[in-house]
Amino acid sequence: MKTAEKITIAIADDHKLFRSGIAAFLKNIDEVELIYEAEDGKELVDKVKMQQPEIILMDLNMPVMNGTEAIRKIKDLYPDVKIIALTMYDNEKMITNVLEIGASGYLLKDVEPEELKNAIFSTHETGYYFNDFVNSTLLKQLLRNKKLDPKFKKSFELSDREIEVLKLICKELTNAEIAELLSLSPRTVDGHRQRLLEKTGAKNTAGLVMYAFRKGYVS
Amino acid sequence: MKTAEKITIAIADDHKLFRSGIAAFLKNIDEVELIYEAEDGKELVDKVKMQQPEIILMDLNMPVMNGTEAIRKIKDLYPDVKIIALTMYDNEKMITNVLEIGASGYLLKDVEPEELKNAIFSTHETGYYFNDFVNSTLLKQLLRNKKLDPKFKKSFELSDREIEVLKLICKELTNAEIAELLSLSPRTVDGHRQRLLEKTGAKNTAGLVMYAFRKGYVS
DNA sequence: AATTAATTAGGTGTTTATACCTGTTTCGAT
DNA sequence: ATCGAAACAGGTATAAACACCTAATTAATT
Repeated sequence: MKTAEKITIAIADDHKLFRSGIAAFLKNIDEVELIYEAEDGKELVDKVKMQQPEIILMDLNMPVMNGTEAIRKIKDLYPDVKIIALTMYDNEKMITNVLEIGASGYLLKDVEPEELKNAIFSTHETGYYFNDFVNSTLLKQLLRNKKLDPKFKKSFELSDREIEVLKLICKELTNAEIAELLSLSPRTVDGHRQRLLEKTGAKNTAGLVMYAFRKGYVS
Repeated sequence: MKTAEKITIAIADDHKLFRSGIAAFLKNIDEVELIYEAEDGKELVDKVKMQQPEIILMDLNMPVMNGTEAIRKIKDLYPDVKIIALTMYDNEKMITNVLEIGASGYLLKDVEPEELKNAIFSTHETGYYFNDFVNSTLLKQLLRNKKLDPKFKKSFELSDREIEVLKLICKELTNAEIAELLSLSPRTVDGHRQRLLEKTGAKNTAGLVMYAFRKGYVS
């Protein structure tokens, strides 16, 4: 029997203890091998450039470079690397967003270890892993949008500028203050804010901040 | 050599993998023994009633009963049980609040394992553990309040009603909607909102939601 | 008995956010 | 070359939030 057939895995999470929790669990699974860990998206991307694992377990809320950005970058460079997203929150838009940009699965951090194991094997064999809760979310989206086109629907994806404005809103700045900071007209910021409300489905500022938090734009 | 002298420890955290990360780490320390884990505050309180550990490692953000409530309850029933708070966020008010209600230490979840070990031993021997970052926070508070009276200062503690209103604000309700829901005058809700802004130091709704998030009132 | 804090609620006014409308420019994709 | 999306920006209007004021009632504390 060869040992060379092990599934190579990398972890990206800014919490060392959480990483070691996963590491300890993976050590008990003969078929997999943890090849490295990373503390943030940037470190992960650097390491992936050196060596590509087959599967990445990626926290979505990280400093320096958050999970979604890291997924984009890695899938762009190495489309074959499978990525399983890990997050604290079961946000509907986040699920579709992350899957759309190329993640193979979406798990909550309070996942049962056994399910994590299933997710790894399923992703390795079939290329994806959708649990019931992700399936039901996708179904909901499907029913809502009728057509969920080939590349999914990405009307809810925030632009860079919108994200920038959103972050400043979370920092308690008013439109006028944001406008000055970014050298824009207050009317423009207002426009960005309108689109943020539309895209996120939030009703007001409170909703925007909640969204930003769950998305990991702020922490 | 006896093994009976081990420091008994309990963990409360809703993330199984994070718990097992800590558990794996504790296993490597001869002087401590993990006697049980809990998924939320309620489960922890129930278990503590059966058997009291010497030290509890407590996540502050948990469903069912959050960490601060659990600390209150446990310190009320068993003042000798030492509690080290674990959290994702380094919120100033949260630190003073948690220490005030009886926690022995405050650590961020991205703590180095070595520091966690120090915290456990220090707490066991001296009754508390303050790292630099907590110390500087307390110092700031001290300078700000001049007198940090025996029971600390609790002017920033939110009342039950205020917390109730805060949660509804996070649910994107307007003052008018909150008023109707709670059968109050919109003016009253406005008053609560004002005091929330004062106590939390937030400048606007966005700040209130951020505060609620970091405090663990919403997730 | 007196003080304090919490909860309730009113008045008044300003600032900010939200909801519509309109338009231009730029850029990349079909 | 046309299309659509993103960023930009103006107008106008209403709704909501924010600021600062006062004050009655109740419960708990000293």
